[in-house]
Amino acid sequence: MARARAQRNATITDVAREAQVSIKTVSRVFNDEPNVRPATRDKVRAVAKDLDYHPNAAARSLAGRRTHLLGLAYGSVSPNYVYDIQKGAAARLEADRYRLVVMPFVEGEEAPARMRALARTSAVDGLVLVPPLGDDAATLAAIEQSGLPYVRIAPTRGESRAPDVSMDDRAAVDDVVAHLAALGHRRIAIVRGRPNHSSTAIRFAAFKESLERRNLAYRAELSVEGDYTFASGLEAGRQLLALAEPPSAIFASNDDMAAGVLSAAHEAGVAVPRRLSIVGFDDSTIAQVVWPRLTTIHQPTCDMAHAAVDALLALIQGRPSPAHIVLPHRLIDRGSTAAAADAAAEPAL
Amino acid sequence: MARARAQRNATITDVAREAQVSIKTVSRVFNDEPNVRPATRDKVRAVAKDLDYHPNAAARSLAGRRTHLLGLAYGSVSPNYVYDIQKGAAARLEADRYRLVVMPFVEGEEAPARMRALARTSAVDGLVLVPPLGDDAATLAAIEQSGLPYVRIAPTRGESRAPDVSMDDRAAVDDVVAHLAALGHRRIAIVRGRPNHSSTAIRFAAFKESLERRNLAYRAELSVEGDYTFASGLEAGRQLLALAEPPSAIFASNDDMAAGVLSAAHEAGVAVPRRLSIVGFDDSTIAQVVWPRLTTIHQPTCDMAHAAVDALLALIQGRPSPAHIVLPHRLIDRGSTAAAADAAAEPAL
DNA sequence: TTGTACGCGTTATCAT
DNA sequence: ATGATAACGCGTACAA
Repeated sequence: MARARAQRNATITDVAREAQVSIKTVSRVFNDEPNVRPATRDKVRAVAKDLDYHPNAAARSLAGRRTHLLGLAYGSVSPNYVYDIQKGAAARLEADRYRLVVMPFVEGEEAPARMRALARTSAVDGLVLVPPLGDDAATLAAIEQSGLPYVRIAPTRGESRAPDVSMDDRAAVDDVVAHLAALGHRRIAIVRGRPNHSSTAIRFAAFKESLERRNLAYRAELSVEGDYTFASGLEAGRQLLALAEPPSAIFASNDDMAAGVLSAAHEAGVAVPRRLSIVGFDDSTIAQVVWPRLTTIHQPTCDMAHAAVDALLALIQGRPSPAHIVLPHRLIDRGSTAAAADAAAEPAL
Repeated sequence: MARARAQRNATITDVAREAQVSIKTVSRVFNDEPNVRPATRDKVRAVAKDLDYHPNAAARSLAGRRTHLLGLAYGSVSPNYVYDIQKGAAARLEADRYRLVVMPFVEGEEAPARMRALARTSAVDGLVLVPPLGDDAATLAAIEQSGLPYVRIAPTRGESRAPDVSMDDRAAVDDVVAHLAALGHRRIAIVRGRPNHSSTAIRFAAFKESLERRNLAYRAELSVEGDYTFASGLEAGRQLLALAEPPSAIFASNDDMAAGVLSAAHEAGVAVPRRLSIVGFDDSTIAQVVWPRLTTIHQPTCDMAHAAVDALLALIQGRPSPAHIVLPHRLIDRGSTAAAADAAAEPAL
């Protein structure tokens, strides 16, 4: 049989005519609404398939006032993090009913204005804010005011009516310190993250508290600022290892920096973990491709994104959902930590 | 002054009424069409700003028959690659006129059917195909038939009417072999990529030819299959280093695998680059975070994505653009390669 | 359970 | 240079 040249895509009207029902009935069928007799439903589906009918996305958006698009907004974060977030988010987007629009923001760009425009043009139905974007007051205010539904991943600042998904950073950092302390480390350094990421302050404060709790002194010279990049970790590592009295363990606030510290150790000929223990944070893929592999905190990034989209869809569709979701973390002990070399030499307590 | 509660977003009609022109004129202004007097244009813009008018995306799509959305379709590729691609693509999307929809395909999923649906629902204006999706015949056929504009990044198979952006893999591989040969290496191994990626065959064939060209023997036992993952590189490295006569240099078909080989060397206590040289491919971020850093081929991934979007927009907007774009690569000599240890010991030629 | 008629907010056609 | 009016294809009151 000759394939009819499709001059024009079949519309809902065509299906209605062919199936001898009204367009409303076709609409009901395609939106899984009740009150359609099974026979009618089947008939409509059959005709639709025959005509290769697919509802037009734009028309749906216009009439239905929703785009079936979700925006994923993020600023400067590592490739692995973005990848995991997208993977988790995509997993929750049931096949083709919703789609993900990526919106990378370069630092310093006018995020609030773009957010407003986004809402005013009805370009997306909702927004997932990845840190540190979810902590920016101006951006947040713009979105709040626009009325666009949104959820935040791992926010640390700013109260909002929106749901958020996170993990317990404080507890995780305490796990790190506990782990190192148990190995006999007493000179523990920290490489902090980028100053404007609020997670930086959280993790740093938790670090100090955890030390205190174990009667370990916090020393300012063992605290170095980084910016969550590998390069900054490398620099911080060099700095710490050049100290007259270098630390026996270094906690980097994320894996990229931990890998940088590791490279600094390699450079300096410091054996890891024999002479230096290193702990990261995130369990991003980099943690498993360096040598030795990094002991780190597993952050459930994929699951967090999944949960975030879940909450966002609930918000959009008017279903109830928890305001705060906290997902479990865990410390993964790989090869980059070991007992302190000087543990035996030093007098206990 | 009291902020008027925006009951309803301002529409083109509101602007037209307020500016005392027709809606068509407003439309002209917002679409940068000619034939509008400067004075009229200014007036319209002023009113629009006053009313905080933003054209509705859905209405535009419906009436204009284009969504201003570009799909980025990809299968199983590394996080760094995806990240670079998105970054490059986003850079070409002039602020907010076009947006990027990410479409990850899990292996074995019915890509052709989803592509057809995509086209029939007019969900996107065009598609960027990231390898190896652009090499799949069925997927390609589905898109071709649908008439959806698309471009392919680094395709290796299948003729199509669509433009493509790539680099010269063969030449790049030859650069690698030349580099190693110049360092005195004669036992050079290769870790191949995933079998169903056609780049794998290309790079492998080029490798063999390059050896021959230099009168270096190709040895089957020095060719190991991987799948472009770190884990497969690790395994391949173990295998090669366990050989009675291990290679003095290993070329891995991408950086992830090269990093895996490097870890295998660390495990085995083989000094890199003193006893073993390693070369990667791609220059993804992993190349700079392992120790030593990887000598590798810089693949201009960002630029390729940029060029791809450029070509796609040209296609969509009916502008001319080259059918094939080849971007330059270069070998980056970092720390993972050095003169062969046995170069002096072995008789020349 | 099904249908009618209108509205969504734009772009496109064709006239003036 | 500008305008009137018809699509665009679907969702949704409301009626039957």
